[in-house]
Amino acid sequence: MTKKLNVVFCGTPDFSVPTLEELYQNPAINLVGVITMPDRPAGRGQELKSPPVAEFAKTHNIRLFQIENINREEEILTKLETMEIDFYLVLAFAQFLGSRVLTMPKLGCFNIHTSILPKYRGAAPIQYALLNGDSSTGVSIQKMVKTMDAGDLVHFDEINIAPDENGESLYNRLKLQAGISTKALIEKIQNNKLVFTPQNPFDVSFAPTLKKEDGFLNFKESDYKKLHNQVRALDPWPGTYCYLNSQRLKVYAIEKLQRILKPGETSIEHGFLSVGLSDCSIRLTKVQLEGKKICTDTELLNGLKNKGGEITLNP
RNA sequence: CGCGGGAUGGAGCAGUCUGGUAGCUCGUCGGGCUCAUAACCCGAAGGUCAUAGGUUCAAAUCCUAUUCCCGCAA
Repeated sequence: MTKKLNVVFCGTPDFSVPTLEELYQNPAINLVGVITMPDRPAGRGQELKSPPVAEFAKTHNIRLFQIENINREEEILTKLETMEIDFYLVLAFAQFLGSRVLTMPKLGCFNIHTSILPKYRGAAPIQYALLNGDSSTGVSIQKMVKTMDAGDLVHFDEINIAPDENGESLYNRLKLQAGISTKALIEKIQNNKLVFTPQNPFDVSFAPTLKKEDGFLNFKESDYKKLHNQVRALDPWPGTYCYLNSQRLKVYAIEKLQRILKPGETSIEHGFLSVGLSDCSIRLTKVQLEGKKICTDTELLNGLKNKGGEITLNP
């Protein structure tokens, strides 16, 4: 039995939890600490909420540090430096690591990224893979350097994307895959089979953070393929929307129609809320008006009939 | 105490301001018309108006408290 590896985990949301769990129960790992963001007001009512990673650590009595900026915590850094850490594992942490942290562990800091690097460096690789209609993506593990997501690859696993898969599904599959890949990484380290492969600078592409406005559906200027990818990629976050008269209407599902509408033209015939795209027309099959529940377009129109008046999308 | 919307027959909504025993668009069931239909016509069933108090001759409607749902923002 070789010596256990001392590991520190950095992560924040639910996405990080399966990986943390793998570290926690892997017999080769001595999980010496978990670093995460402080509790934050969240949701309606702005109640203080702990990050899922913090919850896991508390439940399993793992040493937990909840800090705003790891690089400024002199006390904690000094403490960690005395702990003979083999490596840090970072997944969805929402903080940058400075050089003091990067050079602290023996093997360095590893980051799990949810695309096959060097493709889609940045915060939203899952959504970008779907937006671009890719047929596969994956999980990469890189040895972190100061430049974001630019370190040498030490491991990756590829997974296929179904043609109609949405963001939520892919997110959940990659969440589990991250844990599996972590296990593989640990085996490589134990067997001394770690290989560092530099990223090809010519293949680099970026997946910058998405904004709410990226979910706006511009019917007039989009073709079906683009709109379909947009709807599934941004489901459930940040979500796609358009305007019904002056109210925001979230769009959860669309369906291609045979009938012809001019680009941007709205139709409410047969209980279908439909609109023309640049190359065909679609029906908005699952929608949600602000403050209302999710419902079908037919249900929405049934209610709107009482109120009278014109119905126009993106007027 | 971050801002705001909502809870009314199976579904989506109107009615609440200006109290007076409930309505619209659908769905369901029965019947009719049609070669046929996402079409049309006739009829029927189905609601203690979120919950608990209060005001009143009378409350979906006014007052108080509670529960649940949702949009925005983070």
